[in-house]
Amino acid sequence: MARSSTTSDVFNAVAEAHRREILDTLIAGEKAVGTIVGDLSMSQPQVSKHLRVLSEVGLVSCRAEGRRRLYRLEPVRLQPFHEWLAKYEQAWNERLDRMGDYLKDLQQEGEPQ
Amino acid sequence: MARSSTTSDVFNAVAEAHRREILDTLIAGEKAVGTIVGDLSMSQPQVSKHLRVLSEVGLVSCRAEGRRRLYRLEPVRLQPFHEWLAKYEQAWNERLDRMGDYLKDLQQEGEPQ
DNA sequence: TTGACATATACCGATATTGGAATATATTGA
DNA sequence: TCAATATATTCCAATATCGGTATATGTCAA
Repeated sequence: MARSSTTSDVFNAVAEAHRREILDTLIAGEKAVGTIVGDLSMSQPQVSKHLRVLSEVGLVSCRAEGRRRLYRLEPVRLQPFHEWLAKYEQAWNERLDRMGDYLKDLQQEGEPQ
Repeated sequence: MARSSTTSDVFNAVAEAHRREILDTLIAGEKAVGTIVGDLSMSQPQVSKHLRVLSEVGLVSCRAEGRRRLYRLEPVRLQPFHEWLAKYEQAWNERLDRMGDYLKDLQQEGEPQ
């Protein structure tokens, strides 16, 4: 059989470097598609397609203004990442503690000299 | 032409749900491949292949013990995520502030009544 | 209504990725 | 040395994904 993953979750949406660039440029604030196309160097369809993916997972929202579409970051949707990372904080800290102990040991081995 | 992204960065490595499961199960501590295969329900080659990807981006490290390979989480390698998320913290907080102001406004509109 | 502008969509070819099955490569113990 | 165990690797088919080109859709202005 074949693959299982889809673009339809936040982790996949963010896995694409170009999509991360788009998110990055939106930190500055709401932008029209054309502005994004200008800021990054990507083709218009390319940007539109990536925006669609980002939009589907809720990472950006869209508002029409005349014939332009203004896209905006929805940082709240980054919560899954925060939650996911939080699970690893503990493991992380434990490793750092062990590292600290190790360094301390090294130091103590050196001192008696 | 074609695609540009590869599995060779942390974001892509983590984009796969199965790989996240593997990472999750390693929070408990070092585990042999067979143990992982047993804990999650994945085939042995499947696990080995995912471990390879995770290993290539440094999210796990490996240690041989007899004929078994013990894999261990390397939470330090999640730093790129932390850094990436940090950039959005500000936007996040601003949104929350605006939300707060909005709620305050709503409240004030109600009060005079 | 027509034409220009802004964006979205459809279609396509190239390529990446996944999982399965089979097999290769250790390593241990008899 | 040989069989058993543990893991990695190879080969394969199915399919997802990306970017490009062309085109559709929608909106404004004259």
